Amino acid sequence: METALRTRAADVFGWDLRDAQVAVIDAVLSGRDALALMPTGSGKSAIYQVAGLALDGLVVVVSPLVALQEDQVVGLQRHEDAPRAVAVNATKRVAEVDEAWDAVAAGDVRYVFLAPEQLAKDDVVERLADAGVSLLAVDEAHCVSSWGHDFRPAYLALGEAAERLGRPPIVALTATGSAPVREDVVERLGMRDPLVLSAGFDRPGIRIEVERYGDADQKRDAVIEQAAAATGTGIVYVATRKETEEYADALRARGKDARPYHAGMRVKERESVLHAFHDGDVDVVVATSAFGMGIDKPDVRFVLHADIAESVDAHYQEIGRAGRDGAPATATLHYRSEDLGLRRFFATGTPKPASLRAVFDAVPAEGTIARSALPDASGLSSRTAGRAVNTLIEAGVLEDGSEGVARVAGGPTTAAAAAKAATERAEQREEVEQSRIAMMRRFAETLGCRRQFLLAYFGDELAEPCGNCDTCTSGTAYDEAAHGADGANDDAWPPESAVQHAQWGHGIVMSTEDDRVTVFFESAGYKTLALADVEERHLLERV
DNA sequence: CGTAGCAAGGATAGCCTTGCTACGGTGCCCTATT
Repeated sequence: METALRTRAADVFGWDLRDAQVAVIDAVLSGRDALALMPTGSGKSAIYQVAGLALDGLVVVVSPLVALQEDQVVGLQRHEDAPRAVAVNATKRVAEVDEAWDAVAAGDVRYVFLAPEQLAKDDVVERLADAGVSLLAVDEAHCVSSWGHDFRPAYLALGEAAERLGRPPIVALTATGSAPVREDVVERLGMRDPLVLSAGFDRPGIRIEVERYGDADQKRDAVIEQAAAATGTGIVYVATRKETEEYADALRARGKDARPYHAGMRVKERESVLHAFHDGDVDVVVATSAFGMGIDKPDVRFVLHADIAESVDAHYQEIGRAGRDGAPATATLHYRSEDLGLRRFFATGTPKPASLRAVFDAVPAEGTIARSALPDASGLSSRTAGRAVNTLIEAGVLEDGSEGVARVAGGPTTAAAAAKAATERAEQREEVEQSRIAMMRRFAETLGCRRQFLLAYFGDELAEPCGNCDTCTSGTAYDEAAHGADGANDDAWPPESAVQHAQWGHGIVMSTEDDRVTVFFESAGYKTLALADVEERHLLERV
């Protein structure tokens, strides 16, 4: 990077950039796409902010939450010499949005923050394209993978939106980066030969624990006991909204200032919890997964899971909110195998063939139908119709254009064929989701070092057991490590290497332990194969 | 997939089991009412 830009970054924002940030900035300034995997608080936003100093056109930043957009704008405008930033979303008054667009058209704005849904609107894309976009930044890019497929399909349309914006370089930023998530993000955004930079996932200061229970009441008591006895601020993650209230009540009865947090609460209430949490005015926040993005409190001392997370990615993200100041912190998963049931339920998203057929039939053979008209036209609830149409789109049967939903030219022409194609696609996706839950189960049940497991999941190797997790303390981690050292054949299937399997197709090696190898297949998710089988029957081929 | 909550049924005074049903997370956006 030019010294001039470094100097300006320091002058305008007061930053002294680190190598990883510089590498990503250099890549995008030279026109290359980039995927940056960096922990929260490590200055991911500095990347597009500093790049913006060197670029002429707009920096469009896709951000999943309106609240985050506002934070970013405020953060930027705090620097006197920073270029102007605006956020465009539905909470703004019409006059305010108009003024922002005028400023964009006049060239007075450098950064535009918006949710992916905004880029589904023609007028938004046109205004941006007319002004000239020189960089598209996708913040919290793991949302593309975790939310795009059903919850917020606009995430899947970002690649197309990039084309319509004149295909500026794309920089995707996230703190979650297992191989499958990375691949999904790169593919869905249509990134071309991106620079992939992964920086520092290990958090040695966090003690990692798993406590196992057969009985639900015992687990509940243990969670309350641990949270009540802990010092400092902490988070208790639960699976349902109801539990946030129940645990918070129980902890208040134990003298803790505990507050629930979930997406069903009023905005004001949520904000009040967030502020109290950041200011250190509460002891414990009991929350669903809604409590997460945008949280950056350095001195969180414990993160407890009263219910297991849906994936290792989510678990690591959640426990990573502890101990950001580097001081010791504790992350304990209170585990019952039955708790996986709810996660399995959430992961079952394949619509019924009848729903798929009804939605397909509601789409005219020529022309389009508005998304909003589909529930009525198909006779389905809006949620069912929404899931079905998303599945049909993902299967390539339908497409979602600016005028509405249409059939894909050359695609299936009968409802039966359309439903079949969509069902296959959805079942494949579901299998992948279920396998991610299975990996979470393996984490919870492993006798090996928890940290070695987690880092291996993210493609990093930790040579020795960490010494700061429950299995290291109990000693089983060392037994496993010693055992593995005998027969393990790391050399043949190194992590991250690409392989081919006759049935499951292309895959990436995640880890080799003891006598087995775990591979992630795009078509089937995580699979663990016996090394003996792999050798004898030539199950895998390096590609 | 697992569980809370309820009603019905059974054995026997206030209780237990069995079986069914409903429910469970994440957030944009835009429109119609308060």
